[in-house]
Amino acid sequence: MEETIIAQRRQKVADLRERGDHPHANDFRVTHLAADLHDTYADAERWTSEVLEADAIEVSLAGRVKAVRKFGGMVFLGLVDGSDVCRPGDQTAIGRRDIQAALFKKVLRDGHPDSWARLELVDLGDIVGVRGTVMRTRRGELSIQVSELRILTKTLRPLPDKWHGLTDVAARYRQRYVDLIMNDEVRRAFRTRSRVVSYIRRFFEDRGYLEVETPMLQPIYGGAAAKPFATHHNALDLPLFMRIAPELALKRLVVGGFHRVFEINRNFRNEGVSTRHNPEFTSLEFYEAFATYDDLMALTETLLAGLVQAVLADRGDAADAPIIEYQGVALDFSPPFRRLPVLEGLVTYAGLAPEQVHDRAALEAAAARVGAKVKPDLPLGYLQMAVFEEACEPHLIQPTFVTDFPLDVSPLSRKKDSDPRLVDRFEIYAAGRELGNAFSELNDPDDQRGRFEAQVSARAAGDDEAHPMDDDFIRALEFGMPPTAGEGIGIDRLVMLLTDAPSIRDVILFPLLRPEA
RNA sequence: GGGCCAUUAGCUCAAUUGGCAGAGCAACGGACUCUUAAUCCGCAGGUUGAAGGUUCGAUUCCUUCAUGGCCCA
Repeated sequence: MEETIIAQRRQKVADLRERGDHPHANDFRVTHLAADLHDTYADAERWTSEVLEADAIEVSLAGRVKAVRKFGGMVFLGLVDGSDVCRPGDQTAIGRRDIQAALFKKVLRDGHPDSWARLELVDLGDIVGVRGTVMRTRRGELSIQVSELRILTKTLRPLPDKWHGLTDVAARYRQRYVDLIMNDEVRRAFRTRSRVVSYIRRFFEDRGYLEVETPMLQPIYGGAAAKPFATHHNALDLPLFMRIAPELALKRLVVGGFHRVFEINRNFRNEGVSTRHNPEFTSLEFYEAFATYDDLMALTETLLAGLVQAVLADRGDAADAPIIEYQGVALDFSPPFRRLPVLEGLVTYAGLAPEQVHDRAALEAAAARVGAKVKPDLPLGYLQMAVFEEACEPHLIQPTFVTDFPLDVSPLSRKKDSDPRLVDRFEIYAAGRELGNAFSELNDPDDQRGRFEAQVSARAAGDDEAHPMDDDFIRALEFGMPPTAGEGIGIDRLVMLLTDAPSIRDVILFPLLRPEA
């Protein structure tokens, strides 16, 4: 049947050619977007059908045919263009992308008979251009009274059900183009993603940060606890890894005197796929010399609160407070966010006494109690974090800075001056999920070498997410990195929160899938 | 990796403890000059995800596989 439909449409392509119409014409010029007309002529009191008829405002518009309603002597075409997500000029305004074209046989027969004839060859999904005047129908709908109709792109495949759209999840991801044609809320989510990145870029540029790009292909990977993708450079016969984080490259730039840098780019981690993980994902990382992780908490509060309000404003829900609903829960990003030291979390949520938080036996008992799976002989910090993740994370619904992590799990962070078992580090949580990770950077090269060595030992003991040694990074620190604080924020997870998306695949245009059979 | 669920027309979904595979939308033919999920009449469209098995008979039961979803690891 699909073949039948395609064959029928190929016949229409041939018919178009026969009548001298190019089925993929590119000489139609657009003067207006649908959103322009809605913005300009929305006021039905002022722009009555009489006024519009008298003014006879000429416009040319192009879009995809989403609806055809025929009445013998007249036809309505429901068109959509792209003006809901992108428009020249003011990018802060979301517009309506739908506009109706009205074709009257009586008008076209005298003025442009070809256009009336072409209606026979128009299918749902085709991309057409219409020239005409702005009008308002008897029902009050802003429309274009068409004086010329062109088929600009004749399509071969039928669109999904006009009412139910495309709901099959696999099909939506595999054929995202169809998803985007059919589902306006999907279009809006990806527009929001674009606005979020734009906001972040402006936020850091305004604070004197320099945007940089550092290598995706690295001989030595590092900067996070994760498994990399391995690849190979043929000409140099060089094994390479896709980066798991830009951290070590960005800190080399701080050594070089780029004291405020940020990068928004892709990371790659060779891990499973889930509603919260895609093997390639986008992160923001930024580094500021002469700052501490305390400063970054304040910066993060400002960034996220402003971002939430910008997103609310962009979708037309301007609000006084930066409160956004995620999966039915209102998240309040009004500063200051809650601070929760890791060890305090163990006391509050894992039932440990304050004097037990460094006690292996007590931690192991707590791990068993809360259902955290731990291997024997783990360094104490791993044990603490395993208990923390199981017992505390589900409670971190409102934005929370989890602070002062164990040193064992923080090979790149500065030791706390007050307690060398801990580091000056925080993670920002919301909706029970980690959104970002930050610390005062370790800039003592000897300490850093020792931490790498501990990581290498952990790797030898079977931790395949432990860091490899990076001698050049040590050398860079030996040239002196100023006291610095740095942070990474997962853009995809942030956009999930801001678009109320339950799955990371809803905020990645083309998520990784198995190839089609 | 494990458990559960799903896969039927282009799309969205039905199909009685195993008994003729259906509807709406889209398509196709027709009527219709203000509809907006237009309406009305007519017509057509299927290797029921794949392979195998049980059975007189399988969309339905069993096995394996594929793809996806949810939960767990």
